Amino acid sequence: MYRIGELAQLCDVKPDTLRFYEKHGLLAASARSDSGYRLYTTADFERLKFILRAKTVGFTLNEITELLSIELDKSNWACADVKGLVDSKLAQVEAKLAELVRFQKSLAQLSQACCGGPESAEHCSILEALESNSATVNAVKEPCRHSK
Amino acid sequence: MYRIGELAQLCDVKPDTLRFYEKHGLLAASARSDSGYRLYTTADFERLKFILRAKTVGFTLNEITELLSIELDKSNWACADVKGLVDSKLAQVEAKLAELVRFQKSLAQLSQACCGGPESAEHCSILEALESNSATVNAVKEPCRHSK
DNA sequence: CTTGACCTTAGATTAAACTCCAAGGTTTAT
DNA sequence: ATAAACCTTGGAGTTTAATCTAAGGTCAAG
Repeated sequence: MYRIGELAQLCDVKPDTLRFYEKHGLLAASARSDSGYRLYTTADFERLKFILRAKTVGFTLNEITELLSIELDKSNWACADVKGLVDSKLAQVEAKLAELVRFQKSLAQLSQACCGGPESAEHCSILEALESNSATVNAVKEPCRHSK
Repeated sequence: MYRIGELAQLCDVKPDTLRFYEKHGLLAASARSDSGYRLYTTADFERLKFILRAKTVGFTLNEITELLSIELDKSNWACADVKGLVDSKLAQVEAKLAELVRFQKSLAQLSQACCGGPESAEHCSILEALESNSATVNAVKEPCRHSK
């Protein structure tokens, strides 16, 4: 049996995080000591590791709650259900990825167009792109024009 | 002069959003009518478009506040300052992108390993990967073994 | 027998960007 | 003159995943 601080240290999380997981139904200590301290079993430890692994692949705590309820009652769920969760997460991740790629391209273009020098920003092509219509944000025409 | 609902409609945002921007110092109406209605000028409209464009390239409202303060006082800032903001945003976006690519790879591998069929999840390779050590989450070995 | 490290609870706070609500005043059209 | 559509304010709620605080109880060592 581990006390909260022990389990936390084993898994590199804080005791607060474990209390938070308990409050949100992800992981409750299997027992309490006479004085009310949480006592965690090896099974609790495994459950925590499941949670942390699911986090490393991008699931939110709510999604992990669903995964855990399947995990505890596997025979009443189909592979299709589990794969469905993974695939819908994958779709979410890919949507976010597409957005970030758009950001990345726009920012890279803005960055390239700007001289980045100590000259006044009065003719900064980044600011000019943000001032003009949004097509221009994605296709900066001219570098900063600093009169010599 | 536009009333809040007019400007909102022009820029495809909600009046609430404009009030929110005002409260957070991004955009205040230049005037008020006798009865207290917000009245926005063409300059306000341009400022709003600046904000919305900056959002499309990934800046947060706090970052946009910085950009706006430079925009209003260009001559006291250098291109280097502006490019610095863009480059640091770009670095953030790329870091997040790298994380999402890791998620995407792990999820795609999990998805591939699972048969996705109507069989019981008792031998689901996704759940098995989450139960075992994290190295395995990133390299699922076996497809779901459903005994025939 | 007291110090320090640990544990308990409930509740507040953080970041981000809105969105919604209530209770009321204004404008416009019929 | 009244209904519909619009506006005002302040404040609460949403989402995510903790993190922090206060006020206090417990345990092991010296």
